[in-house]
Parts: sequence; C-alpha cells; structure tokens
Amino acid sequence: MIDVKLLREKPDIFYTSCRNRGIGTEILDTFFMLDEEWRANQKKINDLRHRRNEITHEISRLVKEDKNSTGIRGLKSDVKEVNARIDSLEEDNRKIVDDRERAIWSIPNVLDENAPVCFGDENNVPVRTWGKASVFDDDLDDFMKESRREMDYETLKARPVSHVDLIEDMGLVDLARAGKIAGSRFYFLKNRLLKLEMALMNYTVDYLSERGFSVVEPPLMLNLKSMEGATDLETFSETLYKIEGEDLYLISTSEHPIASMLSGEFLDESELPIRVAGMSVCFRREAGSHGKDTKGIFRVHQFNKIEQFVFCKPEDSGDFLKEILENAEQIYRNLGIPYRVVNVCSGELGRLASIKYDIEAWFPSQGKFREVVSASNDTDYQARSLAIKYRASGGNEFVHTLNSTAIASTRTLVAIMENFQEDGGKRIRVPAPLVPYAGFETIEGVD
RNA sequence: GCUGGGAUAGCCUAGCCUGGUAGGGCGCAGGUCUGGAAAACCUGUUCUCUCACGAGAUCGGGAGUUCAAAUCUCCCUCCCAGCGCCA
Repeated sequence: MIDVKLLREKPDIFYTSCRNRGIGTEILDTFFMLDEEWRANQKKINDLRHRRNEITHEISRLVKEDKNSTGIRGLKSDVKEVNARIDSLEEDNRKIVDDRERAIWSIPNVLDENAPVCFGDENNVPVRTWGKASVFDDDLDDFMKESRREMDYETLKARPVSHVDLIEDMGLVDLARAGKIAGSRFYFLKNRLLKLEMALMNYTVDYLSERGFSVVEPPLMLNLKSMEGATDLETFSETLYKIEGEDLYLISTSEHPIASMLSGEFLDESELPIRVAGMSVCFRREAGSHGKDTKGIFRVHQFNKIEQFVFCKPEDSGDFLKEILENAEQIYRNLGIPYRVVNVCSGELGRLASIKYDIEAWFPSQGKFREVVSASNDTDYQARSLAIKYRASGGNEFVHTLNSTAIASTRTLVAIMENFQEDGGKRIRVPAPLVPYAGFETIEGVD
C-alpha cells in the first residue's frame, strides 16, 4: 500500500499518478473525506478517554487511601457514563476506519517518471529488440511496425506450424484427456517435451544461482493475510484459486510467497540486497480471458515458472530493475529466441508496479510478439503492505521489492517449438544451452 | 489428533499467582567527559493525532468480567517439546 503520510503531505503526487494511470481520482477524494471525519471523531474519543483515565486514577488514589471512601461510588457512575459515550463514538469510527482502509488499499503505487503515460497494450513503448526473426510474408507489415524496423529478419514462404498442431502431431501434449478430467486450459505434458521443460528449469536455476540468487521452492498456498500483503484486490477476483474451507489460496506466482516470506521482519542494512529466485507451479483462473488463446498451452491454468525477486535499499531499486531485466533477456539470448522489450503503458500497470518492462518473444506462426517476461519495480508499495523494514542510519525504512520472470515454462516451450522447428514441423531443435540438460538435440515425432 | 510449555517495543527479558502509570538489559542515536577514542555517566529510542504543549493507543488476535486488565475468564492463531499417525 501507499505511504499515507506522503499522501497527506503531498496529495498532488497521487492525483497526478492516478490521472496518468487513467483510473480517476475519486478514490483520493474519498480518502481525504474519510480521513477528516476520522480525525474529528478520534479527537472526541481521545478527549473522552483522557477524562476516563483521570477519573480512574482518582478512584485508584482514593482506594489506596481508604477503601470505603464515600466519593468512589459517584466516580464509578461517571466512568460508566463516559464509557457509554466512547462506545458509541467508537462504533461510528470503526466503520469510518474500515472504509478509509479500503480506500487506502485501492490507491495504486506512484508512477515512476520513466513509465510512459498511455493506454492499451498495443501502445506499450518498444525499447529495443534482439535476434533475427523468422517472418511469414503475410505478417511482414505488422512485424515491421512492431519491431520499428530495427530488427533483423528473414522471410518465410510458408507459415510455420502452430504449436497447437505441433504438440498434437508429435504426441507431446494430451489436451483432450486433461480436458476430460479437469477442464479446458489443462494439459498432460509428455515425454521429450516434459524433459525439455525440466532442462529449461534446471538451466535457469543454474543460471540464477551463478548470479547471486538463492533458489527456493516456496509453499504453493498462502493464507489470506500474506496474499493480501503481496498482491492487490484485482488478483483476488480474477486470478486466484481459493481452497474451500481453508484460509488458503493457490499461488499464481512465486513472487507472492517470496515477498511475504520476510513480512513483519526487520532486516539489517548489511543483509541487503537479498536476491531470491523461486521455482513453482503457478495457478491462474484466467477469469478475464475467455476466448483468448483457447487452444494449445499458451494460456493455461497451471504452469511452472522461475521468478526473480529482489529486496533492496530504496536508492538501489532502479539499478536492480535493470539487473533482473537483463538477466531475463540474457536467458532468451542464450536460448536464441528473438524478442523485443517494451515499456508498459501507465494504464496497463498493476497497482503495485511503479514501472514495468515486458519481454515479448517473437512467435513466427502467430506472427506476433507475445509477453513471456514481466519485470516490475514495486518500490516500497509491497514492502509497506507486508511490513518489511530495514535499519538505516537515519532510522527504519521500508525496503524496495522487485520481481521479474526468469522463465515461464509453457510460453517458453511454445516459443521454442515455433522458432526452432525444422523440416516443416517434423522436428524441433533443442536450443544449444539446454542440450546438456535434456540429453538430446532434437525432438521428433512420437517417442 | 492429544498433553504440556510459550508469544511483552529492533532483539532479550521482568511483571501475571495477589488487577491500580509496562521495569530492566542489549543494540542504536544524541550528550557529558577526552588531544582522539574506549570506559563511565546522562538523555532518548513502538504506533496514532497535534505547528506545538500535550493527549491517546499498545503486552500474539478477539470477546467477556470490572470504575480499572499484560495480570482474571472464554474463544482463536502461531511457535516449542513430548506422544500418536504418516509419504
């Protein structure tokens, strides 16, 4: 959540930020109204409590002097009267505080000055490209626009086989039976594609371990308190699965257990930065995406992901955003998957992020760049919700938190299948860095 | 799942039986002293409101008893130990 003190002191920052995000400023007006109301009420309550304490102390004094002192009875009834007034004011205040808290929690993080003010993913600002894209003739116009004519490419006379067909033809995924037993967007990943996934995960774990990350497998479920602190309300309504009868939610990313891992803790300045990579299954309801990517394994309810996470000092978070984005880009470069990096529009950022860069891999059969990595700087927003502080020389401060995908299994597997298919879709070449992990160089036909 | 023990400020701890302003230590910050430091001593060191003076809240969470609850009663959460069950 946001810094309420800062909101009171410099409301303009928040008004500008909300306007630039395109969410309107009513929520801020609501907050200030409730805050005033609360302050006035609180003052009355405080004064009454002060009065009560005075009387109570007087009783205490009299009792010590003489237990049967005549004044005590009257004072007792005074206190009862004061208490009744306090109770009624407190009841009013509880509702005000509830409403105010709700307002505070729905105010988004302050935008980074480098976040572009725009709306719609199609207006995300391209930052750079890498690699040589294979582009089918019909897609060339779109490609030139999306890559800003900065990217190497070769043209293809035939459209590459879609991963949807490839996985079926090659017997790498069983969607039909997964659908039968669990529903759409579930899958059995089979044989060499499963081994390729494991290779991808192993490769990435090694890669991040060498770059100062401790690697963890987190709890796949979180209680409400931890989940609330680590994420926002939108995620609850659209993304998360709730376990019936338990105070538990399935995680949608290991970002959340890693962030809440240090909740309520005080860190020493010398412990920072803390780099943690989490490998986990991620569960997503995909409630808002009916009809999108309904075939294949591009958008599914369950996938494996390795996520980078950093806790750092406020002044360092800008540099760490560069670091984790560069780590992710390097992985894609090593795999040889062409991509572009975009700076995500202010209107499309989640509430926690002050700025976000996406890596969009090139998918030749779709003829599109699609998101495979998302790197965000949440500044102190998430740390404040989770109460993660460190001892700084000038006092205690909230840390900054950052997160970025390293590898999301299904999407990257799709990118490999589309970019590394050979012989008209009869064979998939395994990216060189993965060969030692996989133990084979190609995937062909049914194993 | 059962039994017992526990949760007090950044950390450690006293207070609980017997209700009446939460005390001490460590660490940290400032000061006195010093050529400089250490030691010693003094002051401060949870949160909220207030320009300030000051006031209020706070002893894992919630409810109750009471004029008054860290303290008594009930419920809940988590941690530790033992027992039981267990891939």
